[in-house]
Amino acid sequence: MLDFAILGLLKDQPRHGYELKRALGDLGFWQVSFGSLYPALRRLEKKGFIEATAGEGRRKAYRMTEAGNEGLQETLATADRGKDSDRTFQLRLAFLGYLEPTKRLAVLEDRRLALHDRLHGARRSFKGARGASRGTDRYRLALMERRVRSTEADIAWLDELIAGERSAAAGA
Amino acid sequence: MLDFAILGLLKDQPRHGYELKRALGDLGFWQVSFGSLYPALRRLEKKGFIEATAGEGRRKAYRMTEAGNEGLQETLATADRGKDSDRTFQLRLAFLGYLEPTKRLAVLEDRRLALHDRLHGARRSFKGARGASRGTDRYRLALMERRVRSTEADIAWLDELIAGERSAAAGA
DNA sequence: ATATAGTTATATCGAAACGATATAGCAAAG
DNA sequence: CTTTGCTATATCGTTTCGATATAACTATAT
Repeated sequence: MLDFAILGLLKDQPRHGYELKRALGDLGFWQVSFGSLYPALRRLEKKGFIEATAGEGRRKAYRMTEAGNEGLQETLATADRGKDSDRTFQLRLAFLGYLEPTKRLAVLEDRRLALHDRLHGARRSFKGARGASRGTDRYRLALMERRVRSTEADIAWLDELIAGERSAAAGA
Repeated sequence: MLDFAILGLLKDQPRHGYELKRALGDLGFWQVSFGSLYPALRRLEKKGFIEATAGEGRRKAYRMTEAGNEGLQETLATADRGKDSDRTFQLRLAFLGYLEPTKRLAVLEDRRLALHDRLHGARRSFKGARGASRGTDRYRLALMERRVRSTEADIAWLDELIAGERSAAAGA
């Protein structure tokens, strides 16, 4: 997962470790620690997906290799999109521009299905808890309601994205 | 964090491992794995916060001890509420009913402040990216917009909860 | 001039969490 | 009667986390 993120960020340009951490944080949904980042860089180096080159001062600039690009493409295209975690989906979306345009819509629609499943589950447990005689604690009830609402909002947001994707596909 | 969750769930009633996993999942925002759960139970046993008793068949029912209850109270009351992660806040909220009523409002208001900070950050980067000449990729832009919207929605939801808390406090 | 504090940067450590999987009892379905 | 599926405890290897060490450079203050 982190490996995927690093490859995505190195696709455009070489970056050094600290910069990768910042760029990942700037995506908004994940603050990686160095304790995750540096081991991940070692892993990717060992697989031959990235290589370190000398940068300014003691910086090491990491560049993606051709093998790395293939790895990124493969992860983007395959990898059980239906059961992406929220974070994995966000990551996938951040790099969706690197995926062939014709394959992008399927990713969004897989996500839509998964969110629908979640919505049904969330509604069921919310209604169940609200109806129970010996009532659920009001804070837990609030949590359940939040889950329903935020899933609905996510689906609405995703629908806008899907609409945009369709018109982009029609335009091309 | 997981320790906190387990203690919270054992406050009401003893439960065995599998049941704890299910109960945690039922809260809606966290699917714990056995690889996390069982080591956590060992930790809590070693600290004397819980104790295993024989249940039906080969089940072990874990019961919270008095020390465990004190530990739970302490975590509920203190622990740098301002920088709770999303998940930690949800957990804290799920067990907020176990905290003294007079201290509950402060937890919610700390959270409100944190969400406001997040909102400002999210708005700034969204506007910055939308305004940039060499425009950000449309998918990343969508992610930023989602972050703004969902933070706004969270604040609105939290405000309802705070209003409810105030009227509950007034009623008592 | 030269301490002092802050920022950038790489790195490592121990603890915690994750995901997959092994094992086994027990109940219902075929 | 046996295979399938659910409940249940447990462990293994890998990844991630959070805190911290180290060091160089940069700006500010005394």
